[in-house]
Amino acid sequence: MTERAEVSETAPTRPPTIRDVAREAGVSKSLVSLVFNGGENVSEERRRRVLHAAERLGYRPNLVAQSLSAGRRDFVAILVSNLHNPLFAEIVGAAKARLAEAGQRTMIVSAQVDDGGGSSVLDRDNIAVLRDLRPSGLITVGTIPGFAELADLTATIPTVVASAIDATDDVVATVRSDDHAGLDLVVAHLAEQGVERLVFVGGDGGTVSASREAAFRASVAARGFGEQAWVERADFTEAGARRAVGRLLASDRLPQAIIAVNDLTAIGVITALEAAGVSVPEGCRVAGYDDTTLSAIPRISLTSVDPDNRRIGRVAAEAMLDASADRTGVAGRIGEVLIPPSLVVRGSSLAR
Amino acid sequence: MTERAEVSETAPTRPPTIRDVAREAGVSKSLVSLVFNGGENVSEERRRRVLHAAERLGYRPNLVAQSLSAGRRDFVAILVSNLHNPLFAEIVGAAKARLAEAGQRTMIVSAQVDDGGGSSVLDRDNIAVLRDLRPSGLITVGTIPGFAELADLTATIPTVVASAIDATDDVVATVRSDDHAGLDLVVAHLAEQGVERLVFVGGDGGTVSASREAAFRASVAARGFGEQAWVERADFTEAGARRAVGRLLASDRLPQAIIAVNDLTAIGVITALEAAGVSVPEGCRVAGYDDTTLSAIPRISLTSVDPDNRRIGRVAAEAMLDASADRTGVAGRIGEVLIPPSLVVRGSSLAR
DNA sequence: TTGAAAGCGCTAACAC
DNA sequence: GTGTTAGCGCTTTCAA
Repeated sequence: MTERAEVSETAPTRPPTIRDVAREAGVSKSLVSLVFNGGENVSEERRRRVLHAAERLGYRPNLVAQSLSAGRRDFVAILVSNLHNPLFAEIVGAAKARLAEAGQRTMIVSAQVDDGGGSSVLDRDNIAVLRDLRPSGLITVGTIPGFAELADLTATIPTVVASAIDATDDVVATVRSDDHAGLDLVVAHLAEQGVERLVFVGGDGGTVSASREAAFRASVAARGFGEQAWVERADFTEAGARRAVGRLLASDRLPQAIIAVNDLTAIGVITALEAAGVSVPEGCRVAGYDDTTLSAIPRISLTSVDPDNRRIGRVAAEAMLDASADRTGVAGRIGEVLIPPSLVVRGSSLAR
Repeated sequence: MTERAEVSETAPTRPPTIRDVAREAGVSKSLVSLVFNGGENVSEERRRRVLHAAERLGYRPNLVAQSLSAGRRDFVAILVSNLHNPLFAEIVGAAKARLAEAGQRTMIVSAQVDDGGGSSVLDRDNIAVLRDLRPSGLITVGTIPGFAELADLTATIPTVVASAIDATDDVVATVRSDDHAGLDLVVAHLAEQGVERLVFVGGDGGTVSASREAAFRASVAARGFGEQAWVERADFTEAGARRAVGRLLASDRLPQAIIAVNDLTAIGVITALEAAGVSVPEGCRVAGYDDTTLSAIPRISLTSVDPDNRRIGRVAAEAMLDASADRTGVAGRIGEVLIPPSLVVRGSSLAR
């Protein structure tokens, strides 16, 4: 209750506003605004005065006020699907770096959180704030559960989807790994190793998984595997992988190699195989997808497809930049950009 | 340039404002505001009218405007140090869930990004927006490089630090793993296994690392290891771990067990040992800290200290809640809250 | 070139 | 109980 009548010391007063700067510089608010927005028609002298005043006061424009006033602000929002997957961190980093090069501000927010239990749900709070902040563009990274709920955003600003297939009609571009190329790389590698019976574990749990399954089928068909290649359904979890392997073991139809939908699933496959006494790669070869840091650990040494995440991030950023530059109204729909992956061969697929 | 003179179809008009709702409901702006902020003194009938109008129009309060107008908004910001570490995702999830239980909104933003290369830097854009959004509280998760730069935030709103020791004077509470208890758990376990020569790998690269080193020293001193226990400096990276092990091997002073500052370092230790022909655990036992998902992978099977991250997150949230409730001005400085860890024993520390 | 004034969507006194 | 009136910090016509 005790009002401090006098500012006793260097009291933490509230940050200086544009008005403070105007007063200090002896000009009007609008001139200050002009200076800070790169206005051309400002005399050198006044510009100097304003800049000095701002410096002295430690003034920084309030982004929230800007956003409210201008109706939109010049920054692109990067929405990461979840914090668990280090894969996405790479993409985000690369995208942000590329945008920064072009002088674009960014804001990174997460789209999902654990719901206290284990599973993830859309973080509506975050999305709401983001919407109200009126970013000038949106890049989503990874599959986002309630993508449709972003409709008011995607409909009004250029949107680029990275490393997912969430795209609705108004998405400017989707940048993702070329799953067909990736799976063909693995299949070819295994075929070269003399593998003739081949299984894909995955396919459930999302569009990416489905896409990789289709890619697998196409590749083995093209290479004439026929009945000797099939799919054992599983989601992205380790448990799913274990069940799939369990089915293979039970039916006595163990293939010579298993390709998993991603690295985590691959680990599950290896674990299940070894628990059943089948050693990897001797008893059965295994390969994954994503080339996460996991696979490089010597004890794991997992052959995996490297999607080139940094490039995905960079290209997504560039698509964003293009779309923003293209102020013709009809932002050019770039469509899908498939980034060519490469294969990283490690112990899990090589016969000793 | 062609201005669409007439709204052709269900054109994506701009979102309804409080004014639209007021008009639709036939009341004033302020009444609408009152209704949406749980005002008591509103007649049932008007409240209904307002709510219905809002519903019809699809009105949602603009958080940015709220924030600007009210001077602060009722949400706590959760600042995650980096997206790479899944560990932090657990803490964030738990904190958010606890806050949600208490009816607190949250906003999760990342504090760092890759700078295009590999290393992380403070994401100033994100911090700036956050500051301007005027959150009612701040929870930081993990060590944040330029923590000092958050001064204007930490000075004005209650701040809780989770899983780090960044604390400046104005931090309300620091919630982290009890490193002393954790390391003593490992040391005790190894001693029980008959280990007499013991090394700690870590100590460089941050306050947490230093704290764990001190904890190790205290534990081995208390247990009378004397000259038989020492520290081999290394940072958090795998490479650092390899160098440390290299020194041990070169000096021919290989201990019977190595405790690493965290799981990643432990993996580096295992890799280096096995590359040199020393098998784990037979030739040398190894243990880590953090109990990340890595350690549970059977091929790794790393004994590790589980810091109970979900509890860290929950307690941090509760400290925040307490601090916010405590509107006496002098927010009670809770100080440090140490969460008791537990030991998860796996193959890497057990003689076969 | 510069300034005055209106307003972005909302909250918060203060009246009625 | 409910409406009126000022702003929050900034951008943006529109005049001067």
